[in-house]
Amino acid sequence: MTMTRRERYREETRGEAKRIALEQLAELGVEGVSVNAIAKRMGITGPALYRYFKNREDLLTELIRDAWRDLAEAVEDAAEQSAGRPPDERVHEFGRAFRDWAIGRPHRYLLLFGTPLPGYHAPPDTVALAHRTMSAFIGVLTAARTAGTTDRSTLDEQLVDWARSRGEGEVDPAVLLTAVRAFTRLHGVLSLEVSGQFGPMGFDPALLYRAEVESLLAGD
Amino acid sequence: MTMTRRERYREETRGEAKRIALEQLAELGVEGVSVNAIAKRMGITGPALYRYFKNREDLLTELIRDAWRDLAEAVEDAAEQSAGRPPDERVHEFGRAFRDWAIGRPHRYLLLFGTPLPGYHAPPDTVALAHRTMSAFIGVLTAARTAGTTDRSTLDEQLVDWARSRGEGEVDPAVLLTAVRAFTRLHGVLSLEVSGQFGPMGFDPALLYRAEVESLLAGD
DNA sequence: TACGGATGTAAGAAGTTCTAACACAAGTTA
DNA sequence: TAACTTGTGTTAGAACTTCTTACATCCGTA
Repeated sequence: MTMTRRERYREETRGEAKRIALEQLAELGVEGVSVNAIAKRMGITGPALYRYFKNREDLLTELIRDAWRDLAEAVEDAAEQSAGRPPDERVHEFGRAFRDWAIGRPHRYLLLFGTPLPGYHAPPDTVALAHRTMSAFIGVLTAARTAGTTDRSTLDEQLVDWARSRGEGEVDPAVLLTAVRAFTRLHGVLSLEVSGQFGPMGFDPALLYRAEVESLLAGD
Repeated sequence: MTMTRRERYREETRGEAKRIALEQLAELGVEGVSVNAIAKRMGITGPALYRYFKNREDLLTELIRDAWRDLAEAVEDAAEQSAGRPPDERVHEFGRAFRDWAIGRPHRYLLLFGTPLPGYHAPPDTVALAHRTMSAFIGVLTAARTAGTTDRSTLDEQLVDWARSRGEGEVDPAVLLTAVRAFTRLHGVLSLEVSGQFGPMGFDPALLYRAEVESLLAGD
C-alpha cells in the first residue's frame, strides 16, 4: 500500500480537482462541470488536467463512483449501529440515513438517481458499488415484518435470480420484493423533493417520507 | 384566432425547430440539444433561430411546457374515458396512462421529473400545467377507497392549503395524502425505470409498477 | 406600388473539449 | 555522478458551442 512520492502527489491533485468539480456540480449542475474552469481554479492550464483524467466523462464517472461509495458507507453505518435493535427501528434508522445523505447533498443524489448522462454507460464496478446500498437495505429488512404478498410469481423468480447473481445468497423473495418496493417508494419522495417538484406545493416532504416509511413497516 | 400568413409561417418554423430539438433530446439528452445544430438541420444559420427563441433555455422551456401539456392530456383522457366505471378500475386506467406516457417518451418524462436544469426556474404557467396532471389524479382517487391514515395533522393541513390555493376546492385531506403518496410511488418506479436503474437487476418493472398500483388500491 | 417589419446573413467575442508538439523537472537506473 | 525515462506542465490550434451586432433582403400589408 506504500505510495511513492509521485503517486501521493498525483492522488492529491486528482482529489483537488474532484473537490472543485463537486462545488461546480452543486452550483451549476452537471453541465456546469468544466475541465477548463477546474484547471483555472487550481492554477494550471486546461490541458494539464488531461494528465489526470482521460476526459470530462472520466472525471464525472469518478464523481459517481465516490458518491455510490459514500452513500453505501452512510447506510451501512446506520445498519451496523442499529444492529440488535428492534427490526422496525432499524428500518427507520436506514430510512433516516438514506434521507439525510440525499438531502444533505442533493446534487450528488441526483448524480446517482437523476437523469442519466447522455451517452454514459456505468462501469461494472459502479454497479457493484450501487448494490452495496441495496444489500444493506435487504439486511435490515430481513428481520422486519414481511407483508403477505399476494402474487408470488414471475416477479418473485426474477428477484431471486437477481439476488443470487449478486451473491446475496438465498433470500426470501418476499423480503426482496419489499426491499425493492420500499426503495422505490423512498426514492419517489426523495427524487421529487430533491428536484424541487414539491416546492410549489408548500408542504413538508419529510412528513411524507415518514409516512412512507411507516406504511411499509405496517406491511404495505 | 385568425392568424396572418406571417404568424402561421412563424409557428411552423418554431414547430419544426422543436421537433428537431426533441429528436436531439432523445438521441443525446438535454446537453445534446444545440441551437446551432437545429438550425443547420433546418437549412438556416445558427443566429437565425434566435429570431424564434430568445435563447437556448427559452427553447427548452417550450419543450417542457409542451411535455406537461401532453402528459396532462394523456391522463385527463384516461380519466374521462373511464368515467362511470368502478373507482378501482379508474385508478388502474390512470396508472396505465401515466406509465404508457412515461415509457413511450422517456426523455420527455425525464425532462419533467429528472434532474432539474442548472439555473432553470419554472415559469408560473408550467406550474399550472403540471398541476393538471395531479388534479386529474385527485379526481380519480376521490371516489376510490380511502385508506384510514393514522396521522391527520400538520401534513393534512398543508395539503388542504395547497389544494385550496390551486382552486381544487374543499377536498378530503385523506384523498390528497393518498394522491400525493400514490403519485410519488408511481414516480419512484417510473423514475428508476426510465433512468435505467433497474437494468442490471433484470426484472420486469411493469410488474413492480402493477404491484404498487394494487397496494395503494388495497389502502396502503 | 411602396413601405416597414420580419427574416435571413456573415463576422466575431467568449466560451467549451480535446489533441499535438514541445519544455522541463523529478525519479530511476547504469 | 551521469544518463535515461517518465511525469507534469506549457502554448497553439482545431472544432465545437451560445449569443450579439451590423447589415442585407425579402415579402406581406396597408
